[in-house]
Amino acid sequence: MEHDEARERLLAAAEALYYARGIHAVGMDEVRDRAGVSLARLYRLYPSKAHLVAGYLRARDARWRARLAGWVEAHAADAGPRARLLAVFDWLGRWFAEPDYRGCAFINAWGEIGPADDLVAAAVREHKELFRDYLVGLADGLEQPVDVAEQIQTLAEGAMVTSAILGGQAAVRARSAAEAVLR
Amino acid sequence: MEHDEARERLLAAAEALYYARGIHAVGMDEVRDRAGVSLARLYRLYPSKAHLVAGYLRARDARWRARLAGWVEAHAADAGPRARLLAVFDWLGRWFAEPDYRGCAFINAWGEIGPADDLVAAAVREHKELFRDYLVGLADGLEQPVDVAEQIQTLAEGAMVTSAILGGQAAVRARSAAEAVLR
DNA sequence: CCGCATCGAGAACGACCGTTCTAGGCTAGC
DNA sequence: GCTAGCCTAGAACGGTCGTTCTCGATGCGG
Repeated sequence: MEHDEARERLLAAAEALYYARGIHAVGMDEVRDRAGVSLARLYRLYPSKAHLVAGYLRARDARWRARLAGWVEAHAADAGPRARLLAVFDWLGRWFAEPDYRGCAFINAWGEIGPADDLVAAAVREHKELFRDYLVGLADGLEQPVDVAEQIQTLAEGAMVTSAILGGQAAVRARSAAEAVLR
Repeated sequence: MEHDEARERLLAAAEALYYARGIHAVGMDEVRDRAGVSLARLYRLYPSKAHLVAGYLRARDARWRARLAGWVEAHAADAGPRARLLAVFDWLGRWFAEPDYRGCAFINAWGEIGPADDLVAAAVREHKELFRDYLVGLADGLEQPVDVAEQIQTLAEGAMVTSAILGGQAAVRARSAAEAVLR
């Protein structure tokens, strides 16, 4: 087995288990079993659980933002900034409706570990900053793109939380609020 | 020591420790030490850690909503629904600026435990529902109080998350967005 | 003053977790 | 074919956590 293949298998296993059940509820043995990788190799690739968790978060960040950007590209590529930003909430609605939706992995990780571990905290902060930067890019052309993007982000984060805890049509409500912000 | 006094001391200790450091990072022994209560009595009052956590969340919910309502009462009592709802964000800004602000205890608890424990999940959901109901009450007089209140809640939840992870003036941005929603 | 029930302090227990170690097997070069 | 080096599976270790147990102290009725 190649080193990169083992790394991919570990990240896939970590993502499936950590996102579904939480980080502290999943032990290293379980990740190793699912990935089919020896414990020694796991610790050679990720010298501690914090490293593995940070790797999981970074991998998920990349895939999450790629999925979001792909959707917006496909549905509002040549639209104006307002339509592009509203498309974000359409994608959120589809995400929330997935059967294995468990909220935002980064908000959850923050709640579990928070600033107690620097590696994990940095990965969470980076993800939220990159999300913000992406929204700022979508807002390009508006009068105050940064302010608008940060308000849109606040709505998106709130929708993720509300949808996870209370369910319901959180994305639709957030989209309505976003329309007001963008008017 | 009275039973009720022991209960109060336990809840105060649990709140201080759990909110500051997270739930799974604080053991029962530490709660017992800070509360000055015997372990036997702790388990007589709360037959498991989940019960204690749920008790902590319910106590915090009551105090949190009372503080919020007190502020709104004091600063926008006889104002209209728009001013009352905006006052919520002024209070959030003051809360976020407290030195020991660690985000929303309920969002954090959801991220840590989530639906894995029914007692905790129910306490979290109930808090968010009560917050929603309070906002619906503040929105009384608007055309669509429920829709507006839920959009305001989305902004508030997003502000709590963003403020905890990224810092900055999340409450101010959320307030600006709320002004747009309420226009 | 004695017997009894209650209670508190902390030891003890079993489970689990992150991490390291060990023993055995496979591979490759000579 | 043999040996040296790497890999794996899984045992082992130290620590921690939630929970229970032990045991001695204390208060009280007779």
